[in-house]
Amino acid sequence: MQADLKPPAGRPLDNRVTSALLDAALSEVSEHGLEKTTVAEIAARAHTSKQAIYRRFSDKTELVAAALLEAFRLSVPPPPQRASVAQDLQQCLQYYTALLHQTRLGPALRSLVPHRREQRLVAVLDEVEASQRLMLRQVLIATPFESDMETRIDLLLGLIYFRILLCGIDIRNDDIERAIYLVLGLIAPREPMPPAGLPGL
Amino acid sequence: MQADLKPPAGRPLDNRVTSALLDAALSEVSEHGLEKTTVAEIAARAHTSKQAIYRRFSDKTELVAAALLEAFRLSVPPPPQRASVAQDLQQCLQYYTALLHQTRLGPALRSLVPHRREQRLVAVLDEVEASQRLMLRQVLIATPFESDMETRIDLLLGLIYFRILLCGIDIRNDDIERAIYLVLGLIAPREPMPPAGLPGL
Amino acid sequence: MQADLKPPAGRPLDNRVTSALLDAALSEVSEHGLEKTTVAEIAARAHTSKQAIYRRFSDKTELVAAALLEAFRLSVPPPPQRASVAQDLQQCLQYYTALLHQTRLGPALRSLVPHRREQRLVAVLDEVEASQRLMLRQVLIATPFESDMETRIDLLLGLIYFRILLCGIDIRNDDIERAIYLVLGLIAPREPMPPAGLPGL
Amino acid sequence: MQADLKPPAGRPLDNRVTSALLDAALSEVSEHGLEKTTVAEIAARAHTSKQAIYRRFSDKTELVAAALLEAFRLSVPPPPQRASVAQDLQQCLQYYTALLHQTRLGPALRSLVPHRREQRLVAVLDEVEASQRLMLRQVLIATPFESDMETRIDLLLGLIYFRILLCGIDIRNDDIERAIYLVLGLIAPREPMPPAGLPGL
DNA sequence: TACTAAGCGAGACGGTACGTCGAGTCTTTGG
DNA sequence: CCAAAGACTCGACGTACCGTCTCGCTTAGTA
Repeated sequence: MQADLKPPAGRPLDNRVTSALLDAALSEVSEHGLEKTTVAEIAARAHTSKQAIYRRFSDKTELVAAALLEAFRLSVPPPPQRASVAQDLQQCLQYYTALLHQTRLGPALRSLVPHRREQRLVAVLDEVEASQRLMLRQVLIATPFESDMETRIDLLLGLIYFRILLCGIDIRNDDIERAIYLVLGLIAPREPMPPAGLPGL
Repeated sequence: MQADLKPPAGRPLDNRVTSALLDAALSEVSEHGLEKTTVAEIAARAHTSKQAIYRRFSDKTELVAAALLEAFRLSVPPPPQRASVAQDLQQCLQYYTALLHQTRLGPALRSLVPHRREQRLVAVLDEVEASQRLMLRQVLIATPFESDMETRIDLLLGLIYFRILLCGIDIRNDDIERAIYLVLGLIAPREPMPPAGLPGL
Repeated sequence: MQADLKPPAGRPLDNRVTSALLDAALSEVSEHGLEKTTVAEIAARAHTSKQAIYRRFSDKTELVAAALLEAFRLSVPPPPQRASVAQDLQQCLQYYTALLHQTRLGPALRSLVPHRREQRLVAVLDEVEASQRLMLRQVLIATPFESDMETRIDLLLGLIYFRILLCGIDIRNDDIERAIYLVLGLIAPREPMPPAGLPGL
Repeated sequence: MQADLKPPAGRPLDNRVTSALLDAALSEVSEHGLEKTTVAEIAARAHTSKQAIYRRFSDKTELVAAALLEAFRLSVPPPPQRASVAQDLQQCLQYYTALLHQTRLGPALRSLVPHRREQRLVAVLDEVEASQRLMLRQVLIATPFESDMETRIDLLLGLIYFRILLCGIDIRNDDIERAIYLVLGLIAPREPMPPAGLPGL
């Protein structure tokens, strides 16, 4: 009647090995890209063996997917302040920008964009995107900008992914700011910044 | 006194072979993805030999890059009508959408997005993007929307790349239309379509 | 205090694979010759892979050399009877003749004669020859024919190698017998022997 | 009504090119062995092109065969003095020894020994051997050593081929001398050489 | 405490694709 | 039509990586 009738006899998997593998996988993929990353190299970097990998993951793809998902889930975005839509968006997008730009997640994610035909990797990208979309919805919902909300989200997310993942170039904060003002249909705050700036909505 | 004193001795490369190779490479990559594409298979599909490939391209990556670039250059977008900015943008974006969606270029380009660390492939993506950006600039220049032009372009291109290349999902025409209206800061034409729609602006 | 403190970590080379490779190599070479023998074909015949070969031998040449040496070492000539020098020689030479003629060693050895500039193959031929020379010395030593022993051995070995390896033609037993009598300076048992043998010329 | 109705239209083959090819082939084969010799390299060495080769010879093997045969035919052995069988043999064998040892023929011939399964190369080796055998027969015929003549010839030729082609080692003159005495059934002239040297016996 | 099942690092296993090289043929330009 | 250069097809070479299997060992958790 129990779930775990099997205290699965024998030595259990060592969590330290698992963590080392996920970390090594993330580093390797973010440094060399998915294709040039070698299973043997990941194992070596984690000071373990290929067999330790295949005991945990069905193949290289699964390992990499797990490594990226793990890394993404560990990164918790700051909650919206609910003060100003523009400010909340700015904070949110800057957070994701930094995540893609300054951590190993950026190169790694970019590395597996073209493998959307691999079902296992789709799940990772989908989860990342869904999470970001959810966050943005929380910012926009119940505001005057709720109309065409999904299109606005597409535009903003698209900007980030496009510039960072595809073009691989930096996005400055004022790029984000300008894009937000455009997408929200506000008067863009040209330099000098109007002191009354960023009205509640 | 002449530049080409040397009609470079020996049998010249056969252009028919080169074309067949580029075409075969494009087909293979768009069907199976970059990784699962085999050099031998490309050669076979072009009814030639691996050696013919390596005489022209230093490796598989170079061949694929050339094939995609060739295909993109051969696709000439329709010139803007200069009637209405919104209409021109719509036409332009729909053209690129169709290019990515309905030709072999779409899957192929997506297939090499993650190889931006490969210098040879960067050139392809860069040229494609630069070409599109140029087209959009021609539409927006000398209009009221010239302010923040680059940001508007980023938003629109980002939308397309994001939805098609990364998410792999379709973009309907009204998605594009809505995005254009948002980015131009117009009043989106909600259903029913206002008769005065798409003012010249 | 022990020599082998290191049981060399990891899975050891499988001797069954090694044997299968040596056997397959010997067969292929003896059937098709060294040049027309394919590494892939050897691997296939041994029901294994090319990599298994290159894990053991640095290249095709090394594999073939090992295969021939192995085959030669496994063939043990019968010991001399020490009854009559002529009979012992006959038995010995007939043994080698049969070895070259009726086993896979013959075609195989012939196949690598011209590769004496390959250091690895020289070793094989040298060991074979040294072994035969040693055997013949054991027959001749401490007999009236010890004088000019090396020259006699050269003549007899030369005959076999010349006729079998180079000319590729058979040697009948009475050829051997006649040569032995000549080299030993005996009166060949001709039917009937001319009585007034060998005047000045 | 004529034999050669065809003054074979067009430009005739240039004999200087042919000679250069034969010479280059001989050099290359004697230096690198048959297998490591490249058709392109032969052509380059002869300052011509591969096509010039294939216009004259059906393939590499044929070219090499022709080169060796040419070289062998150009070397005319000195006629026997008919003074003493032993002396004549000595002169004859020394001549062949030198031919194999000090000219490009030696390495080249050795290089194609193992290709006896190639019909075209057999012809070369056969002609060489037949020529040598004929010479030796002329020495031995009509002498007391005519009995077992073929066996004696086999022994002497075998010695040379064995020592030079297979073992690749030198044969000193006294080796030859000793072998001749053994094969002729004479009393070998031990050092010190008896002043009356080489009596007809 | 001793047994036992399973994890551990290391590395060989069969397989597939890579990029290279040589053979023999074909196709240029230039006598 | 020859000569030189070099591209052509074909097939073998030796290498690299994948995912699996096997070695000798260590480490839980049960007996």
